[in-house]
Amino acid sequence: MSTLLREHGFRVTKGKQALLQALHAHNAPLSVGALHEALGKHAPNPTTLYRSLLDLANAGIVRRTDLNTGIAHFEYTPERPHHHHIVCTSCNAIEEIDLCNVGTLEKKVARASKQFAHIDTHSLEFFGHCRACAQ
Amino acid sequence: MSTLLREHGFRVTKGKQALLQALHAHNAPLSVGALHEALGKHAPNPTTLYRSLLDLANAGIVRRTDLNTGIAHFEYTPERPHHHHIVCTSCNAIEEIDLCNVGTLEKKVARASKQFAHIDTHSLEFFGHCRACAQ
DNA sequence: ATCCGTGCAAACAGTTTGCACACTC
DNA sequence: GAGTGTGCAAACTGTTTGCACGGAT
Repeated sequence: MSTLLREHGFRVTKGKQALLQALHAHNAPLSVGALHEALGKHAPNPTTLYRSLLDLANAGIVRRTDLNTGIAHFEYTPERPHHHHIVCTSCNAIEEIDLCNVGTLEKKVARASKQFAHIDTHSLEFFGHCRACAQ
Repeated sequence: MSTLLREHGFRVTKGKQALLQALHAHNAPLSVGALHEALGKHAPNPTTLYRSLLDLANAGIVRRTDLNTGIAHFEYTPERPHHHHIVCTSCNAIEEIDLCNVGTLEKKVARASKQFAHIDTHSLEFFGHCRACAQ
């Protein structure tokens, strides 16, 4: 974790280490609030969280997704293959999906587009109800 | 437009009519701010816009998408086949994509999921750079 | 010793809520 | 006339910015 930070030119601080550790452990998009809570006693100031997450996102170490909730979620990306999520529209539970065949569609779309020079990435989320909320 | 409102139990007011008209005309996800601006002189109070859009979204007449920007966007859905968008990560330009073969993937995902009872919908957005911003 | 990272306070933007009035039915 | 829709003001939440201090290199 520390080498990862160094490789990207970040200083190795307790805050960023703990933050990455927590994101890595949770293994799903986490809102800033939830992340702050998860860090508990050693949590950095929310301000610092936002700043760190922004930097880490620019470095490509974490990925931002809003999941159509209006609030930012972040997930740890290294060692993780490209994947997507199902979100429960009642309780906001999130499950990971390890399959993605959008790659070919992405190429097709890039070719069909008139206004766009190239496509860098995509986000695909499914929305439904988890078993607990389904009844 | 007025019959559409009536069908869903809404009263036919100038505000909602203008709002739907504008969304229909623009034909792409519009932020509340942009929508308010587009309505110009006759724009309802922003508060009313939020309330109306929420109601219309619950009725299925408009659809909310955040496009990972952190702010709510809405688009007019009747008469429009299911579709997706490409967003320019520099200037936020939006282009529509009329092809979507995610349906089969959605079924596959629903079957593979352990925690989820059913999937209602999905959102798929591509991110890249438009020709203007590419250089 | 240098300079990035952090904390605190305050500002900000988007969104929501309460209440009184206006307009649709 | 009854009751939903709207405007205005104020509250709220998530997020950003400024500045001074502390810690990593």
